[in-house]
Amino acid sequence: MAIEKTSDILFNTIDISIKKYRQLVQQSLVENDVDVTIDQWMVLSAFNETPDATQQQIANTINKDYASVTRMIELLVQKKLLKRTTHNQDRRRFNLSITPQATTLLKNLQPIMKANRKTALKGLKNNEIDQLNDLLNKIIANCEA
Amino acid sequence: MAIEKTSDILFNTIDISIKKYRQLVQQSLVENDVDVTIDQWMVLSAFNETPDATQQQIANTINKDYASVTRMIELLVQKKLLKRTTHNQDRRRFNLSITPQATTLLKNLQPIMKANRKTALKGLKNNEIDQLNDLLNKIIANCEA
DNA sequence: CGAAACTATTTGATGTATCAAAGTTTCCGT
DNA sequence: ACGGAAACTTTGATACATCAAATAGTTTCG
Repeated sequence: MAIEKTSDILFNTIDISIKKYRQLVQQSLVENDVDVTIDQWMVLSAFNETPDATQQQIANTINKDYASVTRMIELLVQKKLLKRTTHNQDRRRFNLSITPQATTLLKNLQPIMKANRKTALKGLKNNEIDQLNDLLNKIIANCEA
Repeated sequence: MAIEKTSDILFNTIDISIKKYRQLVQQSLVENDVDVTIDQWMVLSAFNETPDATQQQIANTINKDYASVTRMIELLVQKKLLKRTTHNQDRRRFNLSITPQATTLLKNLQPIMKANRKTALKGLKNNEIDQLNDLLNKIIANCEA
């Protein structure tokens, strides 16, 4: 049956779509001589929006493993895009703040990222985007149950 | 605007949905004491359907990098699920064939994988699944353009 | 107070993603 | 037959995914 077949390949389609989008974004970063990965950008972006977040909160925001976040932060500190200082109230954690350099970077990337989304969603109606989001959220809920 | 926001998070939603689905599948593999990863299963499955395929064809079928496929095949050979013999016609490549053990594995996994898809798609109508597929394919096309 | 439970983070191990470069082997045009 | 283009695959390097276990600091409560 046709629908059987579509179900079979749907997850493949989802997989490809996110890969292609990541490629598109990564390509735009390279073209603009930005030496961060998409994932690193996500970390920076999350810290920008919630400056006093713990690493776990960041990880949850961008849907990544704590371990991955730890390692990405390490790279961002090396790149001088994040600054790590001791946390007075809780010595298990650190104060992590984005550097002025990172602030500039984020500002420059904002229109680029917006353009990427626009490119990827060209021709899709608003209600289709909403629908896509809703259906995927159903799948997510199903997988978590 | 609401739609702006939805666009912003859509790719996040896509990302999460594929991750959750992979978790669901991986979990089912562990529960059934199957010592292969989803990706390794995809490779085996592809070889099963196209026994005389080149590695590149396999890679294209499952949408993975040639390099990744090379390494996954190496692991599958170690696990005795794939057999590698020299190719008489073309010495650049190998004859890769799934072992009887792999055939059994694939047969056992078939209902499990089907159940996983059913679980993940519970409550979605056939036309919604089709729609999802179509919309994602549009995004893929946009990213490739 | 002090042990147990909990929280935040790191580390280790294994696997995949991605791009670039290299290694072979085959094919094709002259 | 020869040289270069093309094809199939591997290797290297770096980064992220995932799960489990280890660290280290904090809180709770008897």
